[in-house]
Amino acid sequence: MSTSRPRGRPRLYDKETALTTMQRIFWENGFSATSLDQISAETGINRPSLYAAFGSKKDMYIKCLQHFAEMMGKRTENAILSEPDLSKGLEKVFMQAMEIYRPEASMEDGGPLGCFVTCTAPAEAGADEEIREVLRMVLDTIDQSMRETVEVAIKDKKIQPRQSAEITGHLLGCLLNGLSLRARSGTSRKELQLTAKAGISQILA
Amino acid sequence: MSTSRPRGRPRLYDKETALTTMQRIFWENGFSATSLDQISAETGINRPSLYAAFGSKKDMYIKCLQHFAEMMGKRTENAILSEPDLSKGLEKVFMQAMEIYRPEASMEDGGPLGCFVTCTAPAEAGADEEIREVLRMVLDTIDQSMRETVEVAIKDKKIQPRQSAEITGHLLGCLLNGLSLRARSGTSRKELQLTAKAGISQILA
DNA sequence: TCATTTATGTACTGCTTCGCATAAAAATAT
DNA sequence: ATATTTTTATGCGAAGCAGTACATAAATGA
Repeated sequence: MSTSRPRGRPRLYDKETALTTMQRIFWENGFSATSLDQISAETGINRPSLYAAFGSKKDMYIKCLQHFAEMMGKRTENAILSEPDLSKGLEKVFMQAMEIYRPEASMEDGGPLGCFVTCTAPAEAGADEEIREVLRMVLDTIDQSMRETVEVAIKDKKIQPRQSAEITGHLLGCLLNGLSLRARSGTSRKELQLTAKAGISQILA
Repeated sequence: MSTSRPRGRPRLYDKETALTTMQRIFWENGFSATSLDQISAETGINRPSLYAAFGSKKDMYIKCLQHFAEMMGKRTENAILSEPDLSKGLEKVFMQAMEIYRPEASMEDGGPLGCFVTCTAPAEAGADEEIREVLRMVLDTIDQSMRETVEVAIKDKKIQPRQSAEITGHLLGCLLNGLSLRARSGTSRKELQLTAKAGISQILA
């Protein structure tokens, strides 16, 4: 049976919880400035156990990147599906993103600022081909989902953007990346939301 | 006299050259993944001399960030001043930036990818308030210069954007940031240029 | 010539880092 | 009960790190 417990000693920790915790640490400090001792301390898992479960430090980081990207992808899909109007749907996607990028109106606490992937991976991507590849894939996925959404709306005669669906997807992706960066630098959520709405309306028309 | 040589033993190296070299190293590897031994080796300057001239590792990094930002600022100003037409001027600004962000058509060599500031500082900005402050300032300067350029064009009746000059500045800034990120991930210069041109025309109309 | 000033070179310190080797513990299978 | 399997715990080890002390070198001022 798939529900029968596995053979050896059971884990003391939950893998998903551990992943979320180490994601938060990488998110705040970046890859290189994060130590495994820190992760070990905050998850309560010894380093050998971390290695056994997640591999090397870089393996852990990449798993966290993918974990984050999947979460954002699901949220985006849900937001789009819940709103028949493209413009409203996109606004919802961006508003949700801003809630994550800029957790609290007042800074300090509430989680790290900005997008985990676009704020921490680029620093490593210059020298590490594998991380650059992950970054490329994540950016591509964002643009593609934007593009597909736009394509559907065009086909349904909901909008008539002046640029192609592909370009429009890139522009929306760039806007999201720019907002992430500004969130990281401390721009307030309110201002990010304002820029997001204006940007969406400007890009779609 | 200001041209008279200073009192003690003269430096064996050129400060500006050294700064450019360490900027390239930080640009490629990010702050935390760069070691002073690496900087010492590639500049040919011993660590004690580095400390004497530039301060701590973080001091060096911040000096490099400002060095880069000043260079980009001057290039932008020149490009704007050399083109009376706003749209052409902005295109020139972006094309120049893409030459730096994506040095060669074929990857490998020709310098690190993406914008030095927006690709390396965000990783540290999560935990380091001082670096976050520098990042915020650089982003603000970009947006402000875009905004001022747009304001002049509006006053001269050259354009009539649907958004305010302030918002338009933010949108152009976000576009530039997004392009920097994509350059870092390996997107070709040609594709970046295409997106840049489409984005400018979309944002200004 | 000799003191003063600045830069260089060597070497060191104290600390942190990642990854692993080894043994103990906790579960199941037979 | 005993063997097997998996996780946990301790702790090592070799390397790398940032920053500095100290002696030496190269210039100027008087």
